Amino acid sequence: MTSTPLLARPTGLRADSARNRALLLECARTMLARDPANTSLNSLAVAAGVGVGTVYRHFPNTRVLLESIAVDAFAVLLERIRVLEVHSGGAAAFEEMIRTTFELLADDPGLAAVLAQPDFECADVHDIAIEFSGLVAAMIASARTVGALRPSITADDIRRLLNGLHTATQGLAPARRSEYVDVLLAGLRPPS
Amino acid sequence: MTSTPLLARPTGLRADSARNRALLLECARTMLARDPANTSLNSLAVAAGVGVGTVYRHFPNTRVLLESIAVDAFAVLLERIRVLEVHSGGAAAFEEMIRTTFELLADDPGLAAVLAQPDFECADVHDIAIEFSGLVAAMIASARTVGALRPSITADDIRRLLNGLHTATQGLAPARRSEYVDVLLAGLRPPS
DNA sequence: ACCTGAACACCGTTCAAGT
DNA sequence: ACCTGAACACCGTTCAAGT
Repeated sequence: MTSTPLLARPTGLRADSARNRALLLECARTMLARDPANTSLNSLAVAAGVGVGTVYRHFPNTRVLLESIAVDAFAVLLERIRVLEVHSGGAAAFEEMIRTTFELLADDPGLAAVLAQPDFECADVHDIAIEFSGLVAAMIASARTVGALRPSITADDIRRLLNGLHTATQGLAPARRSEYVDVLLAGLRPPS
Repeated sequence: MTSTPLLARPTGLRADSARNRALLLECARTMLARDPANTSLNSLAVAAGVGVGTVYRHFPNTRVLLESIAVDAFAVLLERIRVLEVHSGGAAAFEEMIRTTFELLADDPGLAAVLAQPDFECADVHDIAIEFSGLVAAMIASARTVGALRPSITADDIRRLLNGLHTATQGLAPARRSEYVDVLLAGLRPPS
């Protein structure tokens, strides 16, 4: 009874299955970009020209679809954060982490969903999330040591605040958005 | 052709209509408190024991229902802000306004919806919103004069930030929530 | 293995028919 | 003037039947 774990990026699919999967993901991305409100699993099936059951075979629910869309961006984000931790110092790395995450967040609708609710359906996304929050925790600790961060802030607080900032800046011009990040970063420094 | 405007709190209803309205609002409040995800206009009709059409007669869509639920809390909020502006000074009044709004926001699901999207269906809620944002703008101006606020912040920014903070603190203990407000307030002060 | 599409429960919304 | 409930389009989800 070796039950295969749910993966955002599964391997060893039959050729037609893999083709359908890729087609569905591409359709979903364009639909989410065009009209996110009307992006349903049923309408996705129609748009892709496959049966509803095929959509549900690949993505048992909307959450899995979003995680599958997000996994690439999430992996990129993780890699950038890793680089930051090595190259920059404590406080600077932390700030760059916030900015980078926020920027990728605004570009990927799946990533926003992933960050909004930390209960992951796909094993690989879960793994990335664990490693991500570990890195964030390390950056927090290091920034705190330098006295550049409020002592009570945790990695989950950062996740929540980034998510909140994302909803706050919905539909705002990029230039204006970066100012909101400035507000957050200033607020995170320890009170004098 | 004097078309009656849509009101969150209409007057001159027939006795049975007014009774139904009150019943629906009470049912909706308890349903939203118990299980917000499953609070639909159809299930509200069932819970209240009236036809679906009756619900739609009183509340043409979910937004109107939420505004109708929010109008009382919104009026209370407006009154408190008015008092603040008179009694406190510029910077203090601004900070108290943020705290007060945020607290009422957490207690009223309707108010959160109202703040999330500033396109109002009910005339009276619209009026309150206009006056509210006017007062906020005045407080902003006054706090800015004292040098206690970032110059670029507008009343709409405050609305967005409060909304974002609300989603960020979803499901958090009240004590922890107030710390998020501290972060926001610190971030809103002008960078040194 | 994988795909199809009918089917069911549910939701938002409308409207003819009633009092 | 207001209420009722059938009805329609849509969405999430399941599953028997096919290849």
